[in-house]
Amino acid sequence: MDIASSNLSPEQDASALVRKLGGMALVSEEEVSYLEGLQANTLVLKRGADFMRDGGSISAAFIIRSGWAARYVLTAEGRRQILSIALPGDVMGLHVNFSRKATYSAMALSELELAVVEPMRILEISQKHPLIGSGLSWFTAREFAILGDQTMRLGRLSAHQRIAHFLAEIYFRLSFIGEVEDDTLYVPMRQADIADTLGLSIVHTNREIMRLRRDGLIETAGREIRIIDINRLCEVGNFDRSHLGEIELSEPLTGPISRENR
Amino acid sequence: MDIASSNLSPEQDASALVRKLGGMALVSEEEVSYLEGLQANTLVLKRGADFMRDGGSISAAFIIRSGWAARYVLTAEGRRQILSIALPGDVMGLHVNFSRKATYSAMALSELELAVVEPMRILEISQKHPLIGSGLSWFTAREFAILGDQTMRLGRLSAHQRIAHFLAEIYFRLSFIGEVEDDTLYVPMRQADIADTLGLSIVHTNREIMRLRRDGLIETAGREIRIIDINRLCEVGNFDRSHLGEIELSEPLTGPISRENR
DNA sequence: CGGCCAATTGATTAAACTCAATCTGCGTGG
DNA sequence: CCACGCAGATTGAGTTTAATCAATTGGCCG
Repeated sequence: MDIASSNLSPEQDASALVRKLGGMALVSEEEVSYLEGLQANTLVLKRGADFMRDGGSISAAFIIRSGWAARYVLTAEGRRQILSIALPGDVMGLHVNFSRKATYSAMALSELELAVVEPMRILEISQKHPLIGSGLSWFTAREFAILGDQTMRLGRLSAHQRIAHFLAEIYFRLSFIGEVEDDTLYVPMRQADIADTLGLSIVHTNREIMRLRRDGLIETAGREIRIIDINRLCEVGNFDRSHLGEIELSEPLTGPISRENR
Repeated sequence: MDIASSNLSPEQDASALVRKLGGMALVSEEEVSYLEGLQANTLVLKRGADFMRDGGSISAAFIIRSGWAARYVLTAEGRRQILSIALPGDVMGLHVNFSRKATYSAMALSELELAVVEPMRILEISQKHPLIGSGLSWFTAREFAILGDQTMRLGRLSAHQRIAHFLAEIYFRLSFIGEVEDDTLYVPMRQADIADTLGLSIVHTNREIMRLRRDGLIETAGREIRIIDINRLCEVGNFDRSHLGEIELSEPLTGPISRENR
């Protein structure tokens, strides 16, 4: 696999993980360098490559450095359901120490740069850097909220609403890690991937995306999607911003996450 | 609320939580008494009562002592989607320390006995009893797997398959805590609750349940459901037993969960 | 017995799927 | 530089699944 040219995400000084954690609580320089060190061992995958297999043993946790990934399962009939999308800064397999077998597969939705983290190091984190450990727990809670939203989407929203809701989610998650510019998102997913995320057929997904375009909610150009009216998109899709915890993020959490000095 | 006569679960010596953890790893007597002490502060709710509100602040974690509960969300149109079902021994709100606001509501699906646990005590657990702390982490991983299954069910299974899959899940989860006798389950959910769990209308849910009966897969009598052919049910519903971790449970997990002596 | 909740049934409509082409942009080999 | 091939997007037509609306039935309790 060629490691060169992974210009999928705006390469800034800090890794996506640091940007994400930094948005949630104050992180010291020492913690930053610890986090960067954690991501030393990297792996680059091509779009379509699997890196976790449902039923297989889990050997490591993965931090997304750049690109998009998907957790998914296959039905006996061979239909794919994408459970959730992992974006830069997300961590997959935090439960590596507590569960022998993976309960889902994972694949790259774009060229993907992963940091591979030894299970033992995950256990260390809470010992050495409680704040970061709390951050990871917060990630877990957030993942749970995202998966809950996904469930609501599939169970009780129409195709039209599902797509609006999904795009709103992606919009806010990308915003949070600084990957939205001028309301425009780079979305590497194909319509087939979106269909498998939203439990729809490709044809119907296509028709409903076109409707969002006709209705002036979004605009597409190649792999880019411009969100013309995020408020209307949230309204159409019934999107609840508070589930992603946007509001709380400016102020650090109290309790175990708070920090006395600095 | 009357506390008497909560004969929803077979009252044994050990609480459901202890039975569940005991099925996963060896638990010492000291740990058992700690776990029982944790559940000292109880609360009894009537069917239909809410005890967590989407968007509200989370004040405590809850351990289900007996009865069934549901996590759910409401859409703007007022439609309900049940995200997952909590059975005796399950813990809700473990993320209480890491997330300010609840991202779902919770309600009693039957008469429900809850233990109310202070957030601070949740933090203590891993300190005082690492094995139990690991158990809770395992619970989290399992919840995640269950919610993943729910997502697959809603996204890629037909109504018929969804119901079969759901019943299979309930069957194994109840078996695990010793609440299945003679392949018969006490299911307090109404068809309306099942519909809201599986993203279906009540009418269609009813028709497909009747089909499972006609096909000889299940039998119902009042609130009891007898699973006539669990293998066929799993087959029809595409149910993957390994996601609940049944297989690993007889042997204690290695790593942080393992125990040297006793 | 009346009333209510829940389950069941019938008839019709609507949403989404499937099958089958066609179109389009893009990269590649000649 | 262009024809070809391919992946992905789009369109059309017909079918299926599940939703909706509207009763009706059955059991249980006061």
